[in-house]
Amino acid sequence: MLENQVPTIPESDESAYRPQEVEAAAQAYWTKRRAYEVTEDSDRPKFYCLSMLPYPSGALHMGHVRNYTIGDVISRYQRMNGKNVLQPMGWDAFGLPAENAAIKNHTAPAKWTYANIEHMREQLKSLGYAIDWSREFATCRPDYYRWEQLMFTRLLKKGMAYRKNAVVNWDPVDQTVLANEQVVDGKGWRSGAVVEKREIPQWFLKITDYAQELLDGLDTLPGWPDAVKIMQRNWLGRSEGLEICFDVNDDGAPVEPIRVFTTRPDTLMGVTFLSIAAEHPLARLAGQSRPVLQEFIEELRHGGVSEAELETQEKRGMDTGLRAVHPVTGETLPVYVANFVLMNYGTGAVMAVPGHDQRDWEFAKRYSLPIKMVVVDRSVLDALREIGHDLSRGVGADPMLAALEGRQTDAYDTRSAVQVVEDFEERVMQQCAFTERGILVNSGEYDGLDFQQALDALATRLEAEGRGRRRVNFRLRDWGVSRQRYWGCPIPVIYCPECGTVPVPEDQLPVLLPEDVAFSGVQSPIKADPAWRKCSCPECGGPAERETDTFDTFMESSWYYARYTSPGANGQVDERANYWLPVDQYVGGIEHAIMHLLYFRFYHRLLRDAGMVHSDEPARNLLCQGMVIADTFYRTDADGSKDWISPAAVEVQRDDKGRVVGAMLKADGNPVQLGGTEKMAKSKNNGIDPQTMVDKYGADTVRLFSMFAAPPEQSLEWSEAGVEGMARFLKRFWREVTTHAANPDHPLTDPAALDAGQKALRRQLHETIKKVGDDFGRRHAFNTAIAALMELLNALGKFNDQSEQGRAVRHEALEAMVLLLNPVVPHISHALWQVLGHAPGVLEDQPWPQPDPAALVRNTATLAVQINGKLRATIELPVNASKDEAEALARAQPQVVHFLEGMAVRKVIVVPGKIVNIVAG
RNA sequence: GCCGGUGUGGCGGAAUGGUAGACGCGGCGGACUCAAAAUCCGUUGACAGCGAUGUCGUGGAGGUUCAAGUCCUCUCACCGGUACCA
Repeated sequence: MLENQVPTIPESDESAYRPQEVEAAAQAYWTKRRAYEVTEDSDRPKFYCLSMLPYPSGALHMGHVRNYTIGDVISRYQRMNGKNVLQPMGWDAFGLPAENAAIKNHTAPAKWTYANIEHMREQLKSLGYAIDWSREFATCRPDYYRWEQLMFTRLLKKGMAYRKNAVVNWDPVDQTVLANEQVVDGKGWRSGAVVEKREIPQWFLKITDYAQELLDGLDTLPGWPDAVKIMQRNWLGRSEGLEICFDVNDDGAPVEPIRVFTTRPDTLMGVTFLSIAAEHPLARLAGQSRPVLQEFIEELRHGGVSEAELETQEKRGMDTGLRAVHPVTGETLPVYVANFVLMNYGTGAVMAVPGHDQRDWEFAKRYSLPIKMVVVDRSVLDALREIGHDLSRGVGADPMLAALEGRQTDAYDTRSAVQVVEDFEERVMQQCAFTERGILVNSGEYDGLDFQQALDALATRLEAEGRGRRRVNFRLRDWGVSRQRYWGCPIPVIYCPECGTVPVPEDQLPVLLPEDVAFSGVQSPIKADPAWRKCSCPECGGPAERETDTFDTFMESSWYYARYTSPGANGQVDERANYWLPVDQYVGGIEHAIMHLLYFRFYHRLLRDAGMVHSDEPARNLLCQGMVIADTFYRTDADGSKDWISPAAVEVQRDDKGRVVGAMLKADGNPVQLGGTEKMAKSKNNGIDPQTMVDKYGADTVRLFSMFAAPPEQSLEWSEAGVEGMARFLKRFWREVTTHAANPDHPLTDPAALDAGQKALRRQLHETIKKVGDDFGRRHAFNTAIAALMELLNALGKFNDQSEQGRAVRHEALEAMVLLLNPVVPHISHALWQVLGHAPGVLEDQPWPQPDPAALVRNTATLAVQINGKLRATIELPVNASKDEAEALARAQPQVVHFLEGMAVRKVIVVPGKIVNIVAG
């Protein structure tokens, strides 16, 4: 047997595309020239392009690559359009994962975090982003967080920060507070114990003071996606209605009244009971004397506090024994504890109108509580009028059917009107609540009123009696910023037995978080360390204790954008902030649509009201990119659990039509199961390491694929075959440019003298220039811009014209392509620009190509010819042809004549330059 | 549960009410090669037809329009968020 031949090394090709060399050279050049460091003193208009800062989780993932490539493309494009572009980078360095990693790896969270930052910075650099690294910071450093501590103490003095009790997840075994993420199916993720709700004192910022402004501000943001604005609007949840007071007695003895807020005061006469949260003070009071109720309330303490968990629970309740008095009728109403009433929303109590609220309806059915119909729709109202029912007379609290008695055997049409009323009442009593607005019935003096009239009448009455008032309510709650964790910014507050709560004086800031600690995970090292806690009161000098909670990490990510503008400032920001802000383009994941982006908008207003910035909104334009997903593969173990296999270790198998029919593990050649396409995650082992891809194909190829495979807002499916396609494109581009440059070029002297083929190519070039500019600058449709450039390269490949003019047109096209591709693949562009005979330079300082209007001129247009909306032919005619000419030519087409045989033409629609539609039958 | 989004060939996607499937991947055929890889050329929605061509086709059901992937109503599936993951 012959030995396998050693593959012959291909003769060294001087002109081959070697991404590693190209990229190293470009990056070295940029670093040496400090090409992307910027200052504010510039004549050019500024452009602040910001990508959401990464959490230093350990290694860059594809989501980062996608996010930062989008930001980089926009940054480079804007700079080529003459802007002074700032693109910064930093680290959102506090957070829960560091604590988890610390437990797992027996290291300190700080050490783990700093090591991750070092590694990830190198990875980011290998991707060649045009970042001003001189502004980099990590939020876990005292010279960053000291300023948010300062801001907090000032907010505390202004009354914008306050402390109150709030509910948390409590793990009774580990004796610790759990994040919602750490509660799985109502149980602690480590201990497995059923989680309990527990109230502890926590710090809050009064974001609700800004609720109206945050709502109104959305209308000033045309550059934000509608989906984000709608979600924020719904989250803020402004509603108008009445706050109503119900007197309450406990076995006849009066107790604290119950306040409820309702957006449907028109249904007040339909209230048949009240529901209160388990944490409501009256529920506790009632529980004290009623063991069964107390037990029920205890039971409701089981489980986590997340809204998703609470809202999907089975609706349960229990009579408290308390009795409320209806403020209008004086009727006695039972008061129930109900698990769907949230103490932290509104007043923790709701009036129940089962006839007109679906949740109340279901609750009433379950606990056999009365249902009262007090609002009817237009058809029922008409039916009532037909019967002769005089709404102004009122039907009082009597059931409506009783009021109709004796009329049911009347004439047929009256009978049917009665039927309408009966059917409606039957529906409300038996099927579901009627939740639309309508006209009041069974409401005594309010019968016949519509929603607004009823609201006005009841508001006037209740306000006069002191039992209610008109109110605007927001769903938004104040921002709880306390976390019972170690790896966060210490809350700068001291508790003194004599002076109470005292903010740490400004000259004693920052309150430092010790970094060199042993961390077991059971308790925060600063909570466990009495020495850290102990201090003297800044006011009386007596012994006092520090707050040991730390800030929510959203606190750091709410103002980092401002800090980038003012590196080294002796203050949270300085005057430079007003040069750069607001951010011109913000880029980040859609998962931040509500919380981060709302805190971000709120904090900007705090900075504004502290006089530090002069704008109202932090970012003009927002782009939310989709997730990065990949195929999953698995094998089922003997015990039935799934063993996830990395896509990199698998080869897919296809049938003869190219459909995927299976997959096998490369290592053993045996089949594996297809698990579908999912978000890249450790749990499914389907993450693709960007570094591996960069090492294998080069950063430009990875960047190009990230931008080509999907529009930025949609999810992007990683496909190594697709990546190879991008590598092929860059290789062809390289070859096209180097081959062309081997011959001396010729300037294009007279574009008008070109032949038809040359003109056609030049037109395509300038159409591409126009499209790419629009796609990059306005639409952010990077994928279609790249597709247009691929088409142009395909056309160049077929353009074999070696005449002087032909080479001149090709030269113009290749030069433009290098510049147009530069934002996406800056390294290869940097190299090819020199191949085309230019001195090395920062390509972003080259002007962005502009289309030549003369090259875009077309003489003829192709129109589609439709018959009844279906395409039957196409016609070619001069662009300035009249509608009549277009119609005549269309009707002369053989296909058209054939199809119209035996049909009468009813109408012809001509859209010049686009379509002729003949309507016939 | 509630709020928001998405759904188009074998796959990723294109089409800003006006010729559905650009571009890329995959497949098929060919060139080059002793051979393979790489590269290049051609072809590729389904069905019927030798073909010209025809019919069908954008998750499902209705509707508006001369014209609907695109607008409206309902519905299904999946994804994101749901206040302590970031």
